[in-house]
Amino acid sequence: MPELPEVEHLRRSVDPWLCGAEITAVEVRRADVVCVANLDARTPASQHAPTPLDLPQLLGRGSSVLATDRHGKQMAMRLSSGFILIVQLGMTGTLRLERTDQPLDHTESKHRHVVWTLRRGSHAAAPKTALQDRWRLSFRDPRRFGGITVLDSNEALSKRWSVLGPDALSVGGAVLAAALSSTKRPIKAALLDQGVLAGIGNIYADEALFRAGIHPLRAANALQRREASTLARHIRAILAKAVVQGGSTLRDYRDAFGASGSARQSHAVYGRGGQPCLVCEETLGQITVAARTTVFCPRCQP
DNA sequence: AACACCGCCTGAGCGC
DNA sequence: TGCGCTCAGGCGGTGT
Repeated sequence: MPELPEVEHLRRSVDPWLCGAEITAVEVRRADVVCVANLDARTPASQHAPTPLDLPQLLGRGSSVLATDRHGKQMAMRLSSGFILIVQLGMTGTLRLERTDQPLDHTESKHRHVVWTLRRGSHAAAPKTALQDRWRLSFRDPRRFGGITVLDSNEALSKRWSVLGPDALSVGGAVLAAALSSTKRPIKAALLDQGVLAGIGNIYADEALFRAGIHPLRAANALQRREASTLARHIRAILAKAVVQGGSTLRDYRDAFGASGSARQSHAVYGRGGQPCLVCEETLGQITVAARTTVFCPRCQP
């Protein structure tokens, strides 16, 4: 269950290998994980699609990667063609970097839906070791809740990200308070809404509320300014720590090189319903909020 | 307009 | 050992 930390950790690990690299080939094994936005509207009806879209070209074949970016759980790859690829990991998505001479494990390959072949460009930032001059980037997603979206411009990206709330990794108290003031839903539901705050999923919502001592059913717009600041501080701290640890929230999370997270994240409440609170030993309660399992301490989160 | 809820999809974990 | 069941949940679409 990748949340912001997994996405950011992944972005940081692939960025040096992607920036400046040329995409020599793109293999689309499952076209239905690719969404092409905005392009159809620009195509005159007379030219409309007896010819299927050239997905490999749209996904970067023949161009190079200029930069990577992220907002919330969405990662972007800016291409020299002007197209921008949005990578969403969904529940089970990952990116994997490998040498091209490394055989693809059959089981692993089963859910590789898009495979990019990359070559070191003249301005490549990647270290001159390990992967040599050619490498392969795979988007793997067994459950297919994630996907790749092709955007045709910076404007399209700005528009897409403008509907998201502020990025949770750097959200300040005042900004969070403002975002929460717009809804009377339970605070837990608001935190999960990417339009309110971008990047928080079920795990970190519960963990942040626990540390801030806020009950998950409190109305979002009823939080005191001070509580919003405390919550924002805990959100930033939890996420920043998890980014460094390699987004170890997922039991079998692997970074882009297949290495497991360095230190298993210890969760104070997530997945611990019915067990004693680590602070006060009260039995942790478990309820459903916004159709998500929610664990909290009745005593620490009044 | 704001919000609730459905359903997509597969692997892990469990009981029998 | 192995089968079948349940659960997990991000997010877009639809209903209230």
